[in-house]
Amino acid sequence: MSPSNAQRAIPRSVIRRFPQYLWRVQELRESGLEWVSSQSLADALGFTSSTVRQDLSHLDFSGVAKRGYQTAHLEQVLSQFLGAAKGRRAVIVGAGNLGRALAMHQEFARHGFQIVGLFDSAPAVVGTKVGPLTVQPMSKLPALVRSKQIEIGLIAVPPTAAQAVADELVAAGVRGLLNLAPTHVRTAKRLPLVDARIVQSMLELSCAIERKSLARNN
Amino acid sequence: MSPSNAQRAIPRSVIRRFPQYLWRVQELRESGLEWVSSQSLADALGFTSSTVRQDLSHLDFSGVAKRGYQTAHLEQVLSQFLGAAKGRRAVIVGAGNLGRALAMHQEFARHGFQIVGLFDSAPAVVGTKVGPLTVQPMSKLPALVRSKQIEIGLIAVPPTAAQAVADELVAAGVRGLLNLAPTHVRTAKRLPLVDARIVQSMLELSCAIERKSLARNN
DNA sequence: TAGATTGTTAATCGATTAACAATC
DNA sequence: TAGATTGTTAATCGATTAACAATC
Repeated sequence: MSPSNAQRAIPRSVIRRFPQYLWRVQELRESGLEWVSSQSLADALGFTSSTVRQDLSHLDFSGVAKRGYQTAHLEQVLSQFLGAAKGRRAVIVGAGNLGRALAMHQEFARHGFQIVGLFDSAPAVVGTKVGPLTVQPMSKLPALVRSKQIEIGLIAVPPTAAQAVADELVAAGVRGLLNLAPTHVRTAKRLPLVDARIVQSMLELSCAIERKSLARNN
Repeated sequence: MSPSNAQRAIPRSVIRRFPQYLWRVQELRESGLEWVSSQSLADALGFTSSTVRQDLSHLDFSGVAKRGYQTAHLEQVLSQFLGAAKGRRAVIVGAGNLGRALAMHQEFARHGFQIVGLFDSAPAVVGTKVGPLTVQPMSKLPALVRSKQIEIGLIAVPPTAAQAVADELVAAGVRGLLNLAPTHVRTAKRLPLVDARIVQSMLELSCAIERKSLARNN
């Protein structure tokens, strides 16, 4: 018995596009469209139709020749594959501007994530309210992760503290890390880690602008 | 006369690593190290030394055999190449949680970006204070972009509004866009656009966790 | 000098795109 | 049926890694 498609290794490049398919297909389904073609998805997202078909062929799911993909079905398959349908619980470490904003960020809840704790090591901010949450001291982290079965830790501290915070989160028992600090973080145990660095993106953009204006002046 | 290295097309994959080199080399220079090898940079950032040498060879800059790269010099070259040394000005559109947090985000100033305006279309938030800034109505956007020569527009609105905001920013005259909304945005004129999507990264992480636990149960 | 490390070429690896038979 | 669109194979393109001569 050969393994199903969904069990094979899927390139990371493909997985990174899945959220975009999911969002688009949600939009379409909500606006009443039942079917969508690879070409239409490609146009909306800036890919080629070939890429779309390749990507979706990794899922346990098939389109229909001449009609395309069923929006509701594709939405359900993608959502399940990404683990977005699960209501995953997360904590944020770092109650600075970014950490507090993420704690209130509507988009998380809308895509199946629940922020259930906000931690900081500075006594000055511990105890302050951020929306429905109260900032807790780091000493309370392990107990909360255990009792509420937290799966994800968000690192929203300054770069110098990021590695130590990552270690604490891993020790506490989270199963994956989202690093928002502009620094490289290592995890033992090959725990999944994804970097989401806003300032890095700003620099990439700055570079593109710079090079474009240099090119214009030549 | 052949064009200098810096004028050739540099792969985007390489450019995306430059900010990480910059940060690492800044750290090292600040802690007093004068030289760093490709191997040491690779270890710190999770690359191979081969990748590091390839990447840095795109810059107008050389290392020295047996010693490596001079931290202060590399920092200066990278910083200039990325346009980080310029104090670029940016505006944020969207004064929700994320927009307000970014307006106060220390890391921007630390890397050469200056947030000089915060805009929102909702009358209820216009006029409120966010740190040193006051939220302005969208009608004031074009004048500010022109008078202060704003180069970068940050899109921090809900996905449904993102394309319209992008169009307004482009019309106002910014030279690049950073999109934080979970949706695909198109720009006319091939204006540089970089996506920085936090929720997308969360889904990627969620997927990795999901697949790891599936693999464990097989 | 001997040994370490760069810069660069060539080889490998992976991702994207093109093409087209299968099919609804 | 004829035509549109999928799924998949093969070709292309690009990025990473390995290897090694040059060099300090």
